[in-house]
Amino acid sequence: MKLTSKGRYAVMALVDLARFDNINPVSLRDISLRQGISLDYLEQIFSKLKKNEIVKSIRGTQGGYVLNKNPNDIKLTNIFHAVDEKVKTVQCKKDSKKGCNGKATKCITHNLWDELEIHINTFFENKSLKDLLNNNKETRV
Amino acid sequence: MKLTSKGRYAVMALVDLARFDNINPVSLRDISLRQGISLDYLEQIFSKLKKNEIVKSIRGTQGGYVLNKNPNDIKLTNIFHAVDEKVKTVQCKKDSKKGCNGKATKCITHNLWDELEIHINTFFENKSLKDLLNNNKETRV
DNA sequence: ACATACCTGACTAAAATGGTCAAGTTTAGA
DNA sequence: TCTAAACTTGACCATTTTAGTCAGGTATGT
Repeated sequence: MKLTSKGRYAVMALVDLARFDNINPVSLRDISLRQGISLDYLEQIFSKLKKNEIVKSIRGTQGGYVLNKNPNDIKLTNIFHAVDEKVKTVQCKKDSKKGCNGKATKCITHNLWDELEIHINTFFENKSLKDLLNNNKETRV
Repeated sequence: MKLTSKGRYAVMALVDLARFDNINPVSLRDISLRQGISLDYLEQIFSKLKKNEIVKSIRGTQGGYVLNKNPNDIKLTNIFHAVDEKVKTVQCKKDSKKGCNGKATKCITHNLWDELEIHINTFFENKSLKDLLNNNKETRV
């Protein structure tokens, strides 16, 4: 399973973006400064977010990024998927060749990991950007 | 977050062990062959499982490992903890110095990761070796 | 005594992580 | 029209983690 800085940064940046994009697009430079994330790294992340139509970009001076959807419609699962942050617990499925340690049958813990995957994904699917925004009203920076 | 082969192997090996240790201790060699896990790697893993009193070892010929507890009392959370498979989603807490990207305040997604951690750990705490054994009766290898 | 099996620690190739660097292209505004 | 701000793309890289291997032990049932 992977769940690393990239995923965290993506969520942090999007929360930041959701807060400030009311009128103007938000530049990565601003997000970088506010959230303490490397600008170059943010660019990589936003490139993926754009490909997955989570944000839109506006080029040129005064340009920046804008959310492409309602914060309520951006689920965490979408974000993680966009930045390749996979909640994968088993490799068994992908290539049938060496599936489950090369055995023909499912490995004995196969069902477990499937269950876990569902458990975690459920959490992500029920959590939207909107939820995070509300969650932070009281502890506003 | 980390959840890698080491954790998977540990669970697989323990399920295997739980199945076969009715009379005699089970050698790592047997587990290695049945589960397709490197013997040397298994030894590293079992060293940790032993330190955490999840298994007992019997040396010498016909030796091997035996569960140290009832399968019902061995929760997944114990296993993962034993092999250092931490479900950590934030580094913010540990060192107060560079907590949450060096800011004094909690990062805006802090609560989220806390929630997620609890969500996953709950899953692991409610799952025992016994559950996995039952789960596999029908699809016995 | 000797084969089996546990025990320990050092070592390592390959992959992932968390970036940096360089060289663009686009466009608003002076 | 010039220019600076901002997006865009792709190559590159140091460090850490992963998933082991290897080499030597030590203990013990037969």
